[in-house]
Amino acid sequence: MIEEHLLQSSFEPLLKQEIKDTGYLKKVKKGDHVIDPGLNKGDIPLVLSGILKVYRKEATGNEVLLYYLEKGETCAMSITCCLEQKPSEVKVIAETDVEIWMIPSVNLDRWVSKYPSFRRYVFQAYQTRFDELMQTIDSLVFTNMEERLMKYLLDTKQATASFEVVKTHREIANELNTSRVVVSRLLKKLERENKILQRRNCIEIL
DNA sequence: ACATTAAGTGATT
DNA sequence: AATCACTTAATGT
Repeated sequence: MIEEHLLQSSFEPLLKQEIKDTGYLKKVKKGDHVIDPGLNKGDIPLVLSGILKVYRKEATGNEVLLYYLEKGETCAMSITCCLEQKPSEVKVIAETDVEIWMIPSVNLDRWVSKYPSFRRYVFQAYQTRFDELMQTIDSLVFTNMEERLMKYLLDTKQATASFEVVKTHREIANELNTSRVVVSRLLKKLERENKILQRRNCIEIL
């Protein structure tokens, strides 16, 4: 199961062997927490199947959805946390049932210096997230809810490989850390612009 | 039929 | 964009 994923990767044979030998499979049910803010037990997740949601959690309890993690991806946040031995500032929850290959963080330092392919993998994970975060910041600075909503819908579509987003306005509002009323209004607007189609508990992206 | 939950809307800050 | 107050629509029991 981990084998087939490693086959598709560009990792060196030796690294593939190490990942196989030192990692372990973790199955997580939909809705379960994978990583919580605060103490970090220190293993790096590599997503084999399913979708994970990564949240930024603020001290006062507010939280915002940062991005989704899909098959083949890893959490850039938890990698730094492990390298720096810092507690994580993010919360990771399973959006669907998920299978993860957990890689003990003890190996990270060595792998990054020993294997060019691993180094590239880590940097690329960062690059991707960094670009994402830049976009998010743009929207935040200009308090552009509509942009964030649209991006959220498209991200969800991408992650679930479906044109149907099966969520209530309330749930969406929580993920974007805004109020339900605002989400309702904006969705109504998007519907009038024929960008989406609404049914109860479900939004179809056109 | 009634209660509950989701979604729509005007007015106000 | 957020909050309040209220309405309407859809669903569950």
